[in-house]
Amino acid sequence: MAGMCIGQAAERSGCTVATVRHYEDEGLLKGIGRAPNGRRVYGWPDIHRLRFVRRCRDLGFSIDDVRSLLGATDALSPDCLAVRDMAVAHIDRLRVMRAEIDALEQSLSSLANTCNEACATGRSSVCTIVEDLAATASG
Amino acid sequence: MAGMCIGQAAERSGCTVATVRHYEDEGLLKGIGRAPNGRRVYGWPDIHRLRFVRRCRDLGFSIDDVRSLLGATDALSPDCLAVRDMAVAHIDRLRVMRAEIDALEQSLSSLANTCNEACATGRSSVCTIVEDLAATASG
DNA sequence: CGTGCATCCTCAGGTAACATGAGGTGCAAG
DNA sequence: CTTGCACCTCATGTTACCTGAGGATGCACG
Repeated sequence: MAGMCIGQAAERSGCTVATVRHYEDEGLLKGIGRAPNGRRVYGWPDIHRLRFVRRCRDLGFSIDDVRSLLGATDALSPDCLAVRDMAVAHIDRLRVMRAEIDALEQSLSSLANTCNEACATGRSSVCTIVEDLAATASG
Repeated sequence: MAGMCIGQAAERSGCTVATVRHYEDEGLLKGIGRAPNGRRVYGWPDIHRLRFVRRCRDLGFSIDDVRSLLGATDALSPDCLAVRDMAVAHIDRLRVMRAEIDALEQSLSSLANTCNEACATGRSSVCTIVEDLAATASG
């Protein structure tokens, strides 16, 4: 039960085998044992940690972020406030990203509309989509 | 007027000097001349093309996308319909991204709320933010 | 016992879109 | 003549892995 190979660890943590090795290289996993044959051996705490990393990555945190988060959780009494602050900071980043995406969609939609109106059926010499794309956005 | 150095080309197109060279390496610029001293020489058509590339990149198209778009615009009669199709396809990608971002924000917000409720002032043994982060998302 | 396939190991290099730095040239101003 | 900036090429760094080479091991089957 407490001696899984990397394949099982990967499956149970939702990572690929390469990713599990990568996280170890990055120092996110500590004290991964080796069997006499040289193969890595994982226990349930390692799986848990892998899941934590995987989940944080899925939530958009960078490896460096995860390192900090692990630092907070590795402390004797995990500093949930620090974790919350990182989460809040990350929410702000997400909001900025969404604003940018919304703006892009606006631009692209109006570009597409240009074409739809000008040349819904076949090409039209009136369509300015290509010129519009070449126009500078802001400066 | 029709013989700019790379610095001017960069400034007038909204790229950095390194980026201008990069786009040339990528084959997005054609027929950039050289002065006798070996320096690149740009004309207004080049500037226009650089702006086009820069704008497309800002809109989220990949270099490969831009290559296709340039193909469409380089044609004797630019195929605006092809350009529109790429724009529409890209809008779909943006929608997927936004949905993911919204989901992330949801998750992170509820994580943060967990902590705000449990330990608004100081750390609380009730707060589960760290455990919540470790919980697997889907599988 | 041998064969064959899956899994594991360690490097090394690739991906996207540039940024950065080393080491060297060209050219104008003081 | 020297300072200093803009330019040149080439190499490497960035992020978070993926892919492949080349080789060892483990397990099942006949």
